[in-house]
Amino acid sequence: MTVSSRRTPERKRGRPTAAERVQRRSQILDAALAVFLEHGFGNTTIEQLAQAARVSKRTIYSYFGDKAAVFTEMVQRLARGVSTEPPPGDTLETLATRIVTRLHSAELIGLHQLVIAESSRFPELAITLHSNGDERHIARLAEHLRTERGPEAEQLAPALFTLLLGMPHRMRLLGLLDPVTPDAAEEHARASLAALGLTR
Amino acid sequence: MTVSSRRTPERKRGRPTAAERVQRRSQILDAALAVFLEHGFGNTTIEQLAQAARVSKRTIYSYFGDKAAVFTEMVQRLARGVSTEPPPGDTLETLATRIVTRLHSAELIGLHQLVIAESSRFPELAITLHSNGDERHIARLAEHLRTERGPEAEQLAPALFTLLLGMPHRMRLLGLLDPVTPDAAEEHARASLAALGLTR
DNA sequence: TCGAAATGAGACTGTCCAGTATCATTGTAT
DNA sequence: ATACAATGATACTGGACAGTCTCATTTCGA
Repeated sequence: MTVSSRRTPERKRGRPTAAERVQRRSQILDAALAVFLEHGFGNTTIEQLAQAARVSKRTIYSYFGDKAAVFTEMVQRLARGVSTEPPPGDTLETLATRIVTRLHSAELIGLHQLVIAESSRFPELAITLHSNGDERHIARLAEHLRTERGPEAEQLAPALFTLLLGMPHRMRLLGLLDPVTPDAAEEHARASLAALGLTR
Repeated sequence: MTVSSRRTPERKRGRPTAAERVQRRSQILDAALAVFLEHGFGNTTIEQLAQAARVSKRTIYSYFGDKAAVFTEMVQRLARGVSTEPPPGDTLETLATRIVTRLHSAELIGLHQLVIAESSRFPELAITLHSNGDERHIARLAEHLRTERGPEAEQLAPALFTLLLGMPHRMRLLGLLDPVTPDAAEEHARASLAALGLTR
């Protein structure tokens, strides 16, 4: 009975290797994403972040300084990753469908909820999210519209983007809807294009 | 120097008249709206609510029980009031303009930010807001579309509503935009109708 | 007139938590 | 081999705040 009562599987102690250190920051941010999405910024404690990342409070403070810094870095990393996927060779229709799917994903909806909730405390995050997300999506739509539907169609890009969000997105922000299925996303994209008279 | 050092103008003490009691609940909710809009639910203290309503903590507890109850009552009262204004005799264009103006107002944007932020803790508020707000607006748009643009146009109501929100609404939720001017609202409404081919 | 209702003022309690400090421990880097 | 960097575990501190309680005050209502 000397060694029996181990509660939690203890975390590795001591100085980590250089490789481990590199990995660590991102490991903490990954965990932070999950926890913040579940509890929101205000209701998340550093201790929760530490446990989720299998790391001690101390390490989080030494890497990030405070809770706000973890949050901003987490959001900014995710926002940057929003549009890293270059379009392979897709048409306006498939691009539209991908945008619908992406923007209704649990991850992006949660991210928006977080940033909206904290927009007065962290205004720069809202800017980052908008520049790296919406604006790039609209720019891509504009390009496809121009090349596939003619130069006049380009100006419809913001309206098309808005329609791709649509009521489902609004309801998802309010927590009133589950993620859309791929089929529904494709159907919604088609209907949006049709509403603007953009069908071939 | 006996009576000199009054800090805050003291609130009236003692048992209130019947009339005062009636007025009191609504007075507290009015104050709560302002404070919650400014600080959010989590960062608002009961003491702040009390001071804003010129009432003591004790009174708030005796009227509402706890902070969450103040919040839910405040939101529900406001949501109910969202669509109390019956349309006088207006056209699709003026209805659309009014919707744009209303939905971009500081009050409704703030309310949405609050409800989105707290949607997991208070899911019923999201439902209330959606039913009393969006759904009624869409229903009215549908009616005008049917009578003014023909029966086929009715199905465009959700798309039209979405366009009336548009990017400006999204940006306002993120705190990236100031309220729209009346002129801009009218212009935006016109453009939305045009995009769907709904101009006469 | 007078008891009791309703309140203001504010002290008090218990809890939660951010952030810091301490000490032991592990392993890196040299 | 060994100094020390980085960490885990955990205790601690200070502040904030929800909710309760006490006591004095005012005024209602009978």
